Amino acid sequence: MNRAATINDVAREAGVSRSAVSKVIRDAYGVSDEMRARVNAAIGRLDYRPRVAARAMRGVTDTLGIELPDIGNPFFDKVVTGAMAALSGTGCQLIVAPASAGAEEGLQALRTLADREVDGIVAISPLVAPTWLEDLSGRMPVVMLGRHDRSIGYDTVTGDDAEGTRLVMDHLLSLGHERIAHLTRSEEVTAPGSGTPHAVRLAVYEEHMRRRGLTASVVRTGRSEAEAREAVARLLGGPRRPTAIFAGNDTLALGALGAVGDAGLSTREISVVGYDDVEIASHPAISLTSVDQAGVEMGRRAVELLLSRRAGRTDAVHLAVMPVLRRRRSSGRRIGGHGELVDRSTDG
Amino acid sequence: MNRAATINDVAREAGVSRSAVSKVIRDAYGVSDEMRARVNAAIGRLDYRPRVAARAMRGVTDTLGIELPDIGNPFFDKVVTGAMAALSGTGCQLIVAPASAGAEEGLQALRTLADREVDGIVAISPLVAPTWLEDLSGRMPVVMLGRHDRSIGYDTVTGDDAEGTRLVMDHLLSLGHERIAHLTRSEEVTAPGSGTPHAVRLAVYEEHMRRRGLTASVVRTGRSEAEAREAVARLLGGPRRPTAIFAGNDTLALGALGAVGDAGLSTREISVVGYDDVEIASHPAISLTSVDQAGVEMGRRAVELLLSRRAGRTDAVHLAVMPVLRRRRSSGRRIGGHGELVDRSTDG
DNA sequence: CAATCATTGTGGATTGATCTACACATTGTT
DNA sequence: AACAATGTGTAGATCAATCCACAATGATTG
Repeated sequence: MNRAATINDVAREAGVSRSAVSKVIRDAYGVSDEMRARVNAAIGRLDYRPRVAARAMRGVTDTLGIELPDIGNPFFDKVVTGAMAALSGTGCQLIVAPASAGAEEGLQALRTLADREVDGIVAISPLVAPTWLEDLSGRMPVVMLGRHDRSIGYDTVTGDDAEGTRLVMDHLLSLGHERIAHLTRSEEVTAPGSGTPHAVRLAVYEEHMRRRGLTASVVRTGRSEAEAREAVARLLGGPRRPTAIFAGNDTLALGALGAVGDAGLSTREISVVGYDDVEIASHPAISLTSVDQAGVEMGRRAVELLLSRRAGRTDAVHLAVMPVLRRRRSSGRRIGGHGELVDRSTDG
Repeated sequence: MNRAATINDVAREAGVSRSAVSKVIRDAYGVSDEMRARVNAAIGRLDYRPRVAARAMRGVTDTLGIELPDIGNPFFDKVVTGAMAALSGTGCQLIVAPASAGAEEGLQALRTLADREVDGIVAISPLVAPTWLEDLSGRMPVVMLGRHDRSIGYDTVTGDDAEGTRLVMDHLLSLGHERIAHLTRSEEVTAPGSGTPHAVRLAVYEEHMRRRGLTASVVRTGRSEAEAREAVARLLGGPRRPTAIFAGNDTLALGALGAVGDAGLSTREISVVGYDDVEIASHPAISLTSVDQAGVEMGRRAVELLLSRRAGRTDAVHLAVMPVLRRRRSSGRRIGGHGELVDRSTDG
């Protein structure tokens, strides 16, 4: 493999010193207009690009990294889109590290970014230990996105999951639903006190059900639509079929929609509400009611926090973005009902 | 910001030389078991990780990069998934560079990867000049994914788009359709001879129509579902409404499905066929007939080609993956029809 | 006119890991 | 016993950029 031009080649071509070239490309103080022109001309002739690795040796990479727990979940596209928008214009580049499926989850991806000494990391995986992130944030700015920790070492950007869940529950309850099932991820991802979005949504769901004297019904599944579909199929085949399903995110909700269809039912009989408002949710063939937690905005804010850290900020900032409920055809007034009133009296 | 432990710290901690530590972490020849144990213990105590930047200075990063033209298109998730699968187990890490929207398209993202001296690049953006890629491939292995160039400098992995398009056209023609519109991207993306997937699909579509004596109808749009939806809405509102739409990819097909619904029609009246077989295509509420071009397989193959280049291969390899048509409910036998026979006689 | 200062360019040290060359010890062969 | 072969560890150069200290120059000022 050939080697690319180096700063030395440029210096020779322009007939000046390395240091002079370095000043020009960094736009540093102490360069005459004539020098700048000469060096830039040489850079153009040689098609020179500074090597990030060599810069990293001196402590800067002009790179931010985003770690994604699940490349297949379109919510994360929104976050990346927002992050890129916030970076356009700054000389900073963005790299994405997708987590490979497995026990390590996002840890491996975060290490990929840390090993490359990026100037800042947006972490999304819910399962990475706060202490680990705290350690990491001692070496480079970190923003945890989604999870409700309150570290002094790193910043967070979250949706207001309690408010989002309240929007969903108010919506379903006001439509007359009482048998509302909650479709969520494994116990690991919803561990009480972990502060993951799914943990908060589950806790607030249970609280709302309890306050109304209703029986909570929690269905666990993996992260994929297919797994959600199977889980909901079992739910619909069992006793005490719900009239509404609140899914922890839109991928799970799509699985629920599939299972409802498979069972020969429609969302007229069983309302389905999701979370994230991914793009496909608004498609007329899907028309999924969902909580829009402004993923693009979250990505943008996360990057802004990293940039402000780089500019010198040291105190931790914790932002919450307000969610909005997008009402669509997948949720409607309860029809039918099989002895709910009787059940209610025995429940409460 | 604190600095992480270096190889010098490990050497001091273990009471040996830098070189010895280097040998251990590279698993190089000339290390005794006792030395290995001592060094590994020190590495564990200090939580040491080698800095990729310092390694890059010597020519290796143990990193592959994928450039993605559109993070919102779920087809590319498949490619990334396949790439990650091929890399698991090897010590190599993967980073993703998403292209920011704009004129430069993927160029900027490819530069992001090149600047970081990755050990190999999977390029997907259709608009990057072959000569530019050729130059790049002189410095590091490159695989172009999707586009049908035949460079001697870099490898390619493509779907057989001619075969895929033939599958679609045979399918639609055998269902009795004659007014088949093709929904595709801008002229830039389908430039004849450019070898982009969209260019091949368009050319083969036109050839099939011509051979049958049918009038080709090409509708141009942007890359987003929303733009496709508007374009198809205009098509459906105009004269000579088609009975079938062949979309250049599933994102466009989803837009077409939306427009069909908006117009008060269903896929019983207007068949829609897509390309890529993204995950949502198989959802019962969508049930989109689509060409599965095995994106996971393509990603896996691309990475394997990069690894074999790194292992010393120098001759270019060009792979084609066979597509399969997934027939679903969005395509069916032509019903109705408004004077096709008359039109056909005047056309051919 | 000497002293001070700002401007512009240069040399050399520095960063962390790798790699070559070599030193030294041990083992095996004749 | 002499010598080769092998195994194990170390010193120092190297990679490409940055950054500090300083030199050379010209402008300004008491």
